[in-house]
Amino acid sequence: MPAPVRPEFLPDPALDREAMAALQRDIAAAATFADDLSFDPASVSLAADAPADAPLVAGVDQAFLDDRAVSAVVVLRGDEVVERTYAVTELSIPYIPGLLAFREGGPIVDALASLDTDPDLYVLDGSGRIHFRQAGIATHVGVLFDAPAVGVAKSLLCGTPDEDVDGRPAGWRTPIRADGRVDAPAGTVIGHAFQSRQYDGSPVINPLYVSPGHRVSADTATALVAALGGEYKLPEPTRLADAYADEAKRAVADGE
DNA sequence: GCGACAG
DNA sequence: ATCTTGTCGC
Repeated sequence: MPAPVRPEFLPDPALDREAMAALQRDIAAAATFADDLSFDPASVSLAADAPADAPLVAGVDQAFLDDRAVSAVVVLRGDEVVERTYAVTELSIPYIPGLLAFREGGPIVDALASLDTDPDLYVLDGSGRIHFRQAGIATHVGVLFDAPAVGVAKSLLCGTPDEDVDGRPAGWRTPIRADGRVDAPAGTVIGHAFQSRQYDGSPVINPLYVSPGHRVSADTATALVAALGGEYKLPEPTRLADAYADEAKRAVADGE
């Protein structure tokens, strides 16, 4: 059901790197890194008693099989899985830091097109504004569909944390600011390092790197990820999509 | 030229 | 991302 609202921003893997970077600058210019939501972010939760009109949150993640991507989407309303789908798509370009959306964007568009529902919020595995040109995959997808989107990455692509991020307690967060590698005034807050989980002693858990994709501020993006956190490091939408992508990948694999 | 680099 | 056994601990 969701279809691109700005087809000119479809991630064409055939573009050369300069054209890809240029498109990303246009996407960043079209992105809104402030709250512009049709719902109250405080109404987003994993509550078991979510009202029937609570926001639909979609988690998106990919698994890989040879040169194909298995892109999975899990849609939640409160703690209920309303729908989940996946698409298998041929990959045409390798992973290149900064150009991830041109490798995985097509597969994601395919998977979203197969949904019956129309999510109010997208949570993507990867960065949003924490990107050299402020146009990571969460921003790319958010602007393409003109929908609220948040990026959740497990490692930092660029930018500088205000404080040392090691060994922090659950709930801790610190701003990530633009540095020389980011196309934004130095010091601009482009996201947060957010410690979603932490156990006592070892395995020391690293923080998540949360950033606005589109139509959300850095503060709201992190608040949403905190509200969508369950018993694990990753927020539920993304964790479930990750598991579903693996499941679908297995099904596809031992079906040929 | 050197370094840094989501998934 | 992916290739992979056992192992430590709640």
